[in-house]
This record gives sequence, structure tokens and C-alpha cells, in this order.
Amino acid sequence: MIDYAHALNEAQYTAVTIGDGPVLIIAGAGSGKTRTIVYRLAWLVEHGLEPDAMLLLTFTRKAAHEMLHRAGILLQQGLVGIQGGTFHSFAFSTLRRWKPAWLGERPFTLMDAADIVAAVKHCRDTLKLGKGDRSFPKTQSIVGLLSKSRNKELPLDELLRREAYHLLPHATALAQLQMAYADYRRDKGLLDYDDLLFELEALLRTNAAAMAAIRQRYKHVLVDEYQDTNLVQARIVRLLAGADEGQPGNVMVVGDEAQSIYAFRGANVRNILDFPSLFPGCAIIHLEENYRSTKAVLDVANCLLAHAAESFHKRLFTRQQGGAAVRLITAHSDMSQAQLVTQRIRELLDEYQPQEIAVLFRAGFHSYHVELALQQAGIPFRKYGGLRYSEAAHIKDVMAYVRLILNPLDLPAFARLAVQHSGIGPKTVERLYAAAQTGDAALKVFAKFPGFLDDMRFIDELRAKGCDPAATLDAVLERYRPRLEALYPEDWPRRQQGLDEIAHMASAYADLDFFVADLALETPEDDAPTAEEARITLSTVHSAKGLEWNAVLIIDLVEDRFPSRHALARPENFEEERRLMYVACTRARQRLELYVPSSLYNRAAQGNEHVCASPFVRELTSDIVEEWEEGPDGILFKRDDRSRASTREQGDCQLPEDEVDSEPLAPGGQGGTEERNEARAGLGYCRHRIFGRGKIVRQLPPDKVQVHFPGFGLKVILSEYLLLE
DNA sequence: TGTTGCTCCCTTTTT
DNA sequence: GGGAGCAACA
Repeated sequence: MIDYAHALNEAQYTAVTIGDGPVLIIAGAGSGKTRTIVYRLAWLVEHGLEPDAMLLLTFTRKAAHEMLHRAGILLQQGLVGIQGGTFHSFAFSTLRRWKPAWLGERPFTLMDAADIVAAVKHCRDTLKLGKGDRSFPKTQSIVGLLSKSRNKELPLDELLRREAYHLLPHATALAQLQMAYADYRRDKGLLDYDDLLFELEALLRTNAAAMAAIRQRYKHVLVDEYQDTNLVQARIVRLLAGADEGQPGNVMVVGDEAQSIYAFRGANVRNILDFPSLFPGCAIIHLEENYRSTKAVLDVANCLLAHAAESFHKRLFTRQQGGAAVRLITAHSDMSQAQLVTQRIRELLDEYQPQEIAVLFRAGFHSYHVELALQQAGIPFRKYGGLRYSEAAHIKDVMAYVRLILNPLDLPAFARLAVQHSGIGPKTVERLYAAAQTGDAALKVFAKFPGFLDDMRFIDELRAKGCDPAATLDAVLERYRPRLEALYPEDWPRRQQGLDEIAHMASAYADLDFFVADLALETPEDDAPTAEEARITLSTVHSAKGLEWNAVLIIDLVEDRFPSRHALARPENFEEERRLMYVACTRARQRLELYVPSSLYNRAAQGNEHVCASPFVRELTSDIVEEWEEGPDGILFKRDDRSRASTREQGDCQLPEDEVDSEPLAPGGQGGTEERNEARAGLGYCRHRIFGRGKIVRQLPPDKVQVHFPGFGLKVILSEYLLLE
């Protein structure tokens, strides 16, 4: 038997050994949340619950695997049968078992990000929406809006009113697109990420047999990162627990509202706050002691939360005293920042294993310079977040074959293959696709493109053979090889390696459709269990969620980057950036270093552009961070307290609130101003200091100017001297 | 009419 | 580095 009382603190012990019924665990960063879930799984098994009667829903598949693995070790037995994974992967496997009724006999395919973009673009082109209109949003942003409207469950026009006021003139067109895109998926048997969740909910509500079978199977449901669930996910939890039928429900949810960082995709903090009222009689347990970080790290984290608009009534505490001081490092530029980071990592490598070091950043492309510098220094790294592995062109090509084998109606895949043959463009694709559906009339159109006809025959053969995933991938790779060499004469061997990796992964699957779905649902990074050399980690903060390292370096802590410039439009977005910064800092166990470049290289300006330090950094007082600065010779030196005060004044671009005279901007107004005059300025907005980019609309004598901030939907009068640059 | 090639512009976060 | 738009070519 496991000695639970000895292994856990009091609160953790209560959580692990609590009886049936709903439980809410509020777990601060580093408070042993994973440990608690792992022991809970083990405890349930020790107390007679069959492993396959548990459902563990986590934020990434990796997290689920990790927890199941650790619970298995505790119990000294493999935990066969526990269903663990993301909401999306659980939805996929459930829907595969109980297909949505509207599909009839047709197969369905899960779309990946690229398919969704291609589909929406197709709809946009077909409807001829926004042709030649530069103010019409890009396909990518449209995809984001459509998904957001579903995730937040707001009608599109309402969403636009709230979050994209400037797009209101296009509301009708976008609504049209939304419908066309829905029809498109329905016609072709395609599901996007959001469909998975809504179809699962529909299934649980309407298919009594399926519901009964699922309820029969899962006696306990555990949900991790509950603060990042959206409305439909919360309803799914309710349905699974049977709460709608008045049952108490054996459901344990774990989360931390201070770490909610997915509001942008519809996550709703209300879910965790409202849990007690939705599940009456639920037990609430707080895990507050931090076991991860030193006091120096927690001081910084607590300082960030203390400045939050919403109070979290939360301070992390630790018994670990002191620790290395948190360093705040100012570099000349993003280039020299990369050099400093690389140099510092070299030093840290004397002290830590590579896998104990991470560099974190707000957006994927921010790490570009650091990647180069590390490469030159010969320091191996692995990057998470940003551009995905499966989004590489050659991988998409190969997967297009595979998808067509599964679902002949998959238009994005069909188009992808077709346009590779010369002479086939968008119009011909449509004719070919239509012909392919009707059968015999096909040959005439296809005859002009024998290469493509061959492709189709090849696909039909493979479909008829019904090969296993490994054999299918082998056949497709062999066929694709000549094209790969022709397309990428320089680096095809590297790409071939990636393809071989994909083929290897496929061999772990019995069913092709699960393989395709998994590729869309999660980046296959946790591969390489081989004796590969250890690497340091580069990661977006979002992808670093739930992970921890001994040494964490956060880079590009400047305005417009962290917080992201997109977060300036609304105060609540700004608050999410703050929580994101909090998440980033609390990943560190022993060492935390914050890097602030004073300038960023700007290609358009052909030079370095001065940038202000992130407002989050400016909040940190000199008693909790140790300040270092890059000297003219590129060597770091420690700054004394007095010099700090003056640099802070200089870096602070706050505008006194009484200087701001703002009026809401009429929708559609002020489109396409020719003024080349760009201004950066700060203006008081609510209680926050928010900075953005605006255009000078007109000069107002003697010393004021009117500036339009598209991001705010505002025109403001500013004193000229307050403008930077 | 449809395809291909060229240039300009912007670049969040994820299932 | 990729998407969108525009102009030249088949």
C-alpha cells in the first residue's frame, strides 16, 4: 500500500482521499497539482475502481501520459485502460464510435489548421467576398473570428461589436462566410476543432444509447486545467457527470484562475468560479504551498499578481528561503540579447543539465535571433509552439494523400494534390473535384492531366487495399519521393527525415484515421525516446503551461511584444497578458532571468527601433530584482539603484489621464488614411497604462495632434511632445 | 479564361 | 516566410 499521509501535505491528502461526489481543487502554481492528481488516480485504483472506469481530461496529451505513467509507477502496475487525453481527442474517439447522425454512411475527417484556412478561403473565393478590398480581413483572421464566435458562443455580429469594432462594416459578408463554411464541412464530411466539442455535446444530449454506454463506463471524471475550459467543455463535464439528471457526479476539477491564459479561444474563468453552484455540495480544496520555486522567484510572481486589476486574494508561499536573485537584464537590442542569452546558457550549462533550462517568449517568431545564436554556438535546442511541425509543406503534401484515402470528399486535400500538377489552378480544381464526384464524366477532364489522374488511381488502389497505416505511409512516401527532390533540391534530405519520422509514428497506429486525427490534434514532439542528446527548451509561454525548469530565461519583455500589441484593445486582454507573464515566471524553480532589449531590428525602417520596457517589468521594484545592463562593450554590469530611477522615468511613456480627450470612432470611418506619419503614444485607459500605434490624423495648433488608434477604435487628442518618434 | 510569377506587407497565443 | 493582389503570359 502507498503511504499517502507521508507523501502528501494535509490539503493534498484531503484531495486525494476524498470520497465520491464533486470536488473543486484550487491549485496555485507549483503547489503539487500533478502530484495530487497522480496520487488520486492511484488511490482510486487501490480502492477498487477499475482503471478503465476513469476519464482523465487534460490540456495536452503529453500531460495525460505523464500522469498515467507516474500513477502506474506508484501502483507498480501498468494502468491499462484509463482514458486520458484532451477534450478534443476524447471527442474524436467518441464520435468515431458513435458517428453524428447527419453524416449518414459517409466517413468523416478531422481538419487541421491548414485545411480550415483552405476551406474558408475557398468559401470566400466562391462567394467573391471582399475582392480587392484591402480592409477586408485576411483569411487567417476570419478563421480566428469564426472560431472565437463559436468558442465564446456569441453571434458573429455581437463578437465583432465587442472585439473587432472596425470589422463591423463586413459583418454581413462574414456571416455569409460563416454559413458557407458550415455547409462546406457538412457536404464534405469534415469536422474542425470546434465541431468536435459541439458534436460531442450533441451526441451526449440526443443519443440516449451512447450516453448510457458512456455513463456506464466512466465512474470518475478528472479534469485538469479547468480554468482554461470554455462553455461547451463545461457542459460536457456536466453531462458526463450526470449532473443534469440530479446526480452528484464523481467529478474532480483542478485549476487556478490566476493561470487562465486561453480566454482568446473562449476559455471562461466563470467555469471555475461557478463550479460550486453548478455542482451543489461540492468540496473545495485549496493547495497553496509552493514546492517549486525559491522565494526570490515567488516575490516576482506575487508582485505581478498584486498589480492585477482583479484581486486573486492569493499569495504563493514557500518554505524555501532566498535563492538566486531574479535578474533583470537590459540589452542594447534583440540581436545582442540573443548573444547575452547564449552566453548565459553556456554558463548555466555548467550548473544544470540542458533539459533543466528554458527560454520563454510570447510569440513563436520572437525566438528567431536566439535560435540563430544557439545554432552558431552549437547548443542544441528544441522549440515548442509557433509554427508547427505538421504545418511544413512537405508533410502536408504527404498527408493530403492519406486524407484522400480516408475520405474521397476531402476537398482541401484534393486541391492540395491537384495544384501541384502544372496547368491546374483554382478553377480547374473545381471542375476536377466536381467530375471526381460524378464518376464517368470524370475521365474527359482528367485526361488533360495524366499525372494527376495517376495520383487519383494510386489513391483509389490504396483505399481498396485497406492497408495498415505503416504500409500506407510507406507507399505514399515512395510515390512522393521524386516530387520532394524536385521541389526542394537544396534540403530534401532533411525533409525526408521528417517524413520518415511521420511514417515511423504511423506504425504505432492500428487505424489510419486515428493517426490522421492525432497529427491534427497534437504536435508529435514527445517522440525521440532514443538516446538523443539532451537539449535546452525554447517555448512560447502557452506551450510551457504546466511545465517547469530549474532555470528560466524570458526574452523580449518589451511593449508590443509582451504584452502583445493585440492585447491593448481591451483591459481584460491586458489582464490575460499579465497572467501569462505570471505563468512564465512561475515555471522557474531556482533561477529566473528577465531580458529587456532596448531596441528591436525593424526591416521596414532598415534599422533598430527604440522600444520601451514591458509595463510588467517596470512594476518590479529594485528590492525584488537585481538589475544588469549591457555595457558598450557588450559586457554585463550590475546597475546600482540610483541609476535605475532615471532610466525608469525615461522609459515610462505614461500619459496623464487629463491629457486624453477621447471620442469613439464611427465604424468604417477613417479608412485608409494616407498620412505616413505614424505615432507611438501612450494613453490612460481605464486604470492601465496602455500603449499602441496610431496615425496622426491632423495637427491641432499650437501643440496638439489628433491621433487615430485603430486598435482602440478611438481618436484622441494628444500633446505633441508626448508622442514618441 | 486561367495560370504563373512578381512584389509588397505583416508576422499572437492553440486544440 | 507566406499570403494577397496585380500584371504578364498561354
